[in-house]
Amino acid sequence: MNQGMTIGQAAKSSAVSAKMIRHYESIGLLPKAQRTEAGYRLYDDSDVHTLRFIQRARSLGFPLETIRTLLALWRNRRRSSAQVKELSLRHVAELERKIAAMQAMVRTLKHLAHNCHGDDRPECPILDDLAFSNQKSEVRSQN
Amino acid sequence: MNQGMTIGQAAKSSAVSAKMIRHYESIGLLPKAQRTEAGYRLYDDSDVHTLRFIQRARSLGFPLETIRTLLALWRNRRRSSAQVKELSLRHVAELERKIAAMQAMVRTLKHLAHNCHGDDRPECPILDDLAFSNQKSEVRSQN
DNA sequence: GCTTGACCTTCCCATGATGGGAAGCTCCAT
DNA sequence: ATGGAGCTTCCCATCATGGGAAGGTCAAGC
Repeated sequence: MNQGMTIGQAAKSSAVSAKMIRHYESIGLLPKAQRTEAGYRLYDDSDVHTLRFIQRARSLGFPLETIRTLLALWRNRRRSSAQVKELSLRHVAELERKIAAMQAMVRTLKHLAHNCHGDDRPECPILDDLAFSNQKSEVRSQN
Repeated sequence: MNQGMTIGQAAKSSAVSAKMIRHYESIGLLPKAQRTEAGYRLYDDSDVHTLRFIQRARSLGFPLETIRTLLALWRNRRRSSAQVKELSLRHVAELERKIAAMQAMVRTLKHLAHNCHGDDRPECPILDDLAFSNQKSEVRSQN
């Protein structure tokens, strides 16, 4: 399966679905694939290498637009590692921002749930919070 | 502004954009608003209360479909607090799942960035990881 | 040679929550 | 009466991904 595999084989080799490979091509993240006479896309090891790069970057949460830049840097022998590091640390900051936001939600929810009996009765501090969130309460001061 | 405010006023009172209020109505999260003869939507304090409930639930990260259920429970005098608590704790679990995934990304990225000089030279462990993620490395064993 | 099934193609639609913006109508103050 | 703010509906975009239809291709087995 070295030279000239179909999209299905490239998908298996790279852990990127055929659907996504086509999509990446359509948005110009990948160059247009070669085609057989019948119109089937053909991929070689170099293409699979690129796909794995994208797959790994996605698994680290990089958005496709950032991956576009990372790919360009990867291919550019005159890149500076500072650019790559900068992109990565910006991404880390973004992840940490989202993590912090979700942790705040978790903290509040756990607090509310802790005070909720969770039995057959209707009284529920969680609903009370949702219903009166505009008013002051100890719970809300958590955020 | 007690009875019969327009969507713009309801939006300000609830911190839910007019756009979203219309959207919530369109997906049946809110009942169809009353209308003036000219077709303008009209809202009262009760509607604003519901909107604030939704806004608060959204700020805690609940998806709209869960909020639909929470609203029904809120209105149901015969609810059990156990149902509410259950929904909340499921949501907490989901949040924690996402947090853990992002934390793993952050850990890996920080490790890679730590080993990257971040200077004018092209050598970059971050790109190396992305390019060879299919092979074994110390870094990858973090995940 | 022909059928069958797996694989490929393109195209459209859906997700989830939100916003932008156009075209056109309404309301109120000047 | 005019202007501007605010309302209406409708369409499109985001972001990454998948589902599925309709139709073409290829290889294996009969």
